[in-house]
Amino acid sequence: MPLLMLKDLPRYECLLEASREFPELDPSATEVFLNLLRTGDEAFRVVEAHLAQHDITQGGFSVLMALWGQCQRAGRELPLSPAGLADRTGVTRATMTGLVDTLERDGLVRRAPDPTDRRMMTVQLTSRGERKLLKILPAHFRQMAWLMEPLSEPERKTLVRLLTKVLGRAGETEGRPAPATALAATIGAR
Amino acid sequence: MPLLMLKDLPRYECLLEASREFPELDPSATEVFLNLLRTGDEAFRVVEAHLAQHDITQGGFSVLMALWGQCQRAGRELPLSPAGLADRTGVTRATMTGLVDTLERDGLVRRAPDPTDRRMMTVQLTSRGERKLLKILPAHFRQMAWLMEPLSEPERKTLVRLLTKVLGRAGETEGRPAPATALAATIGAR
DNA sequence: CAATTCTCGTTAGCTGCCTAACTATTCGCC
DNA sequence: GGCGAATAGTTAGGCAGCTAACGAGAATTG
Repeated sequence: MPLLMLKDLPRYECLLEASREFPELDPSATEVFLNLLRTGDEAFRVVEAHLAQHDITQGGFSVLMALWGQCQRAGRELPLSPAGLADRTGVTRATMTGLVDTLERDGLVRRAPDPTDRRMMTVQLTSRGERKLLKILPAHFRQMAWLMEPLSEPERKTLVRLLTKVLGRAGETEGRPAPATALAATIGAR
Repeated sequence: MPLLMLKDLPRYECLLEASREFPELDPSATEVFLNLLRTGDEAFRVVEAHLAQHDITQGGFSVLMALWGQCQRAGRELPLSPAGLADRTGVTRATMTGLVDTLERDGLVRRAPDPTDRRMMTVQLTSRGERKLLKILPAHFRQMAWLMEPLSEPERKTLVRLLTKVLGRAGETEGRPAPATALAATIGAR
């Protein structure tokens, strides 16, 4: 998530001071938020850099993983539709078209028309794609393990628990704070 | 961070099972990693959606914040160079050129040549930019507070502490796991 | 059955982000 | 003082993400 976030996170005292000017500013909440985005971004960059060594992007890697997970689960060679891939990876279908284009160009994936529904396509991992994935995965796993090494096992459990709380809140569509303007509120009500 | 990550995080048992096939896979580390990226992404999307209501992107917002923070700290109207902005926001200078282009087009920021060094430019918040920022900030702060509401004050401290540990590890350039191929290792050694 | 409606995949056009190369200017050093 | 090295900003080209609009095909429904 190449997200533009302040690189040097503000110290807590600064947040505290700013909260005097802005009563809406919750210093501890802001601190957590900034740390969360910053850390997520940095972790992302670490694996992104590794994947780049194999000439593959995070997006492409996710598609390969989704396809491969599908294989593993259902015997063998079960292809997926672009729409299914988009849902699983949390990206729009238009974006998935581009990703599959790139992967197909590189020979890691194959497109074929669905025999039963002529609107649909199927996307399938090629053997080249599977080989590439198997070459990447060990180091990828090592990287994640290395990244989390500073955390003890109980700390990991705690971290997951707290993150899950935030994730649950982020997923709520109801009860969000007011979107600031009456116009936005009207439009935003979908 | 529009990052393509699996939307439905794998259950722990699946990770455990996969670790039998891949000894490098550390289930708890992987679980933390996936949760971190997913939660960071979701939190990012929440504020991004809010900023979009004000016709501004996360990138543009970060630039305005950096400029405004500069104002606050140093009396008044202290401009910053594009390079300084790039450093503060963790983006390349080429990217900053584009961001400032957009902000200048929208009249939120003004470029002027530096009088002492003709290579340099200065970027300054316009009054329109400052007004816009002040209009956005209250709801922005409310949003962060709302997002973190499920966490108690001690939980927030804990979360920040654990995230900081991971962030520190991610920042280490030494001792990363082997990049899988000798070629990559040679190149990666910069 | 015909007409509407829905779904799937793609295209077009925008933004943000990157790297690499380029220009202009300043700095360091002999 | 003049020449090479370093630095500031931009440009060019690429990828990934988005929305909106489209055409082809399937499903629903009168």
